[in-house]
Amino acid sequence: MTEPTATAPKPPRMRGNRPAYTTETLLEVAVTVFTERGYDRTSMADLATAAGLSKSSIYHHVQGKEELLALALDRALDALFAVLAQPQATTGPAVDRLTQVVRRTVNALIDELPYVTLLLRVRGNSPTELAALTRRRRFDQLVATLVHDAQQQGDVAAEVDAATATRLIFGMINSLTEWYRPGRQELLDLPETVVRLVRSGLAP
Amino acid sequence: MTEPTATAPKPPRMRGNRPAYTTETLLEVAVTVFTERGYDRTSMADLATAAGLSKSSIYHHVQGKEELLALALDRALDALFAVLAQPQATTGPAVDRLTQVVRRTVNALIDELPYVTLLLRVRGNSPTELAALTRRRRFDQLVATLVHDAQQQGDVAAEVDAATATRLIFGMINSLTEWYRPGRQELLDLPETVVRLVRSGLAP
DNA sequence: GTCTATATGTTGATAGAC
DNA sequence: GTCTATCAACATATAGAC
Repeated sequence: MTEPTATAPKPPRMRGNRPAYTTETLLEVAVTVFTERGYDRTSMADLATAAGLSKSSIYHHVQGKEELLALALDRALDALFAVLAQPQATTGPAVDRLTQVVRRTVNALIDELPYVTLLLRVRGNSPTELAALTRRRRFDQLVATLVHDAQQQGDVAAEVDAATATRLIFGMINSLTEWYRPGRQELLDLPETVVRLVRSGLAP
Repeated sequence: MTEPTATAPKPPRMRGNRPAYTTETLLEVAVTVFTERGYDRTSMADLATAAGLSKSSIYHHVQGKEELLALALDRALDALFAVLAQPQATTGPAVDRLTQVVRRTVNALIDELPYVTLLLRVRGNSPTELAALTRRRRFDQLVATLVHDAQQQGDVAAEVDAATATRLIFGMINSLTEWYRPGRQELLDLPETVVRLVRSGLAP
């Protein structure tokens, strides 16, 4: 698209025949390291080592450490809002839509694990983190509305506070980032287990 | 006890008539700051400012920043294990014991909020943190046994994996540290709400 | 696009006076 | 028990050569 010629655009290659980094591929490395070591504990030197680059080369792709964080948090939040935007989340009884949202959120969390993990560890210590928390709160509010609607329709216990139940349910879902590791729990059908616990708890 | 005389032992007072710090009172300040700013982001200068002390005075009470963390984590874990040690957790049908453990864990978490919050944010980045995580895992395992027993007795759905259900339930409970603030949700009877969700989910 | 070298600030911790 | 003064180590970020 950018080249009107017939030849395929050759990505530039560095020493050792390694393709040069793009912001996207660098982000992938950064998020992994951030999630493993924690954002605060990760120095630009750590990132450089993990990427096989020098510190200053990283500054060619991003303005600084915090921009990498911002990019990662946006990606996680985009994945969450995509769950609410899907057709199944907008039609039918509220309790069914809620079930779909729970199921798909678990899947989104598994698909974008390192990004969402990072998002859930953010505590609002910078404008970047505060913006992410605000956007995340908006997501929670939309789901709380769903719980509330399901209550009005008699499909969810009227005894519980909708906002509290939403927080507890997402506490449950989000805890996946604490213990889920790809290739370990695949046999358990986690989305269905979570849906079951949300809808009927441990009851036989 | 330490003084056989009739005069009450006078705690030493510093300028401004402030009582001198003990390790315990200093810990209280430290944990609050750790929880607010995050352990990593908190510098000894931050602690000193919050305590109204100089940096080096803190080193009179503890060996360093990490010892404050270790003391705080031990306190949180002691509170959790106290829940399992109580009589109601050792007799009767497993499902009833589990319910008691859930209820009391929520209460312990509320009572020792800053300490438990700190514990739940620890990721194992130092020997101190690793030791805390190991002890915490032991707690989880004991509860998982309870879930498993309740399953055997037919009081918990056999379809769910006991270890997974335990993780999800504690994910729910532990999420309290993310949003519970004293003096805000007291009217909701959180322990009962959590017990209800654990036992029967959102079902009416 | 990547490098080496370096500027500039902050960190956890210590020494020694009062 | 608390202070002031000081340190080496490490942090983020920049400058300029290739």
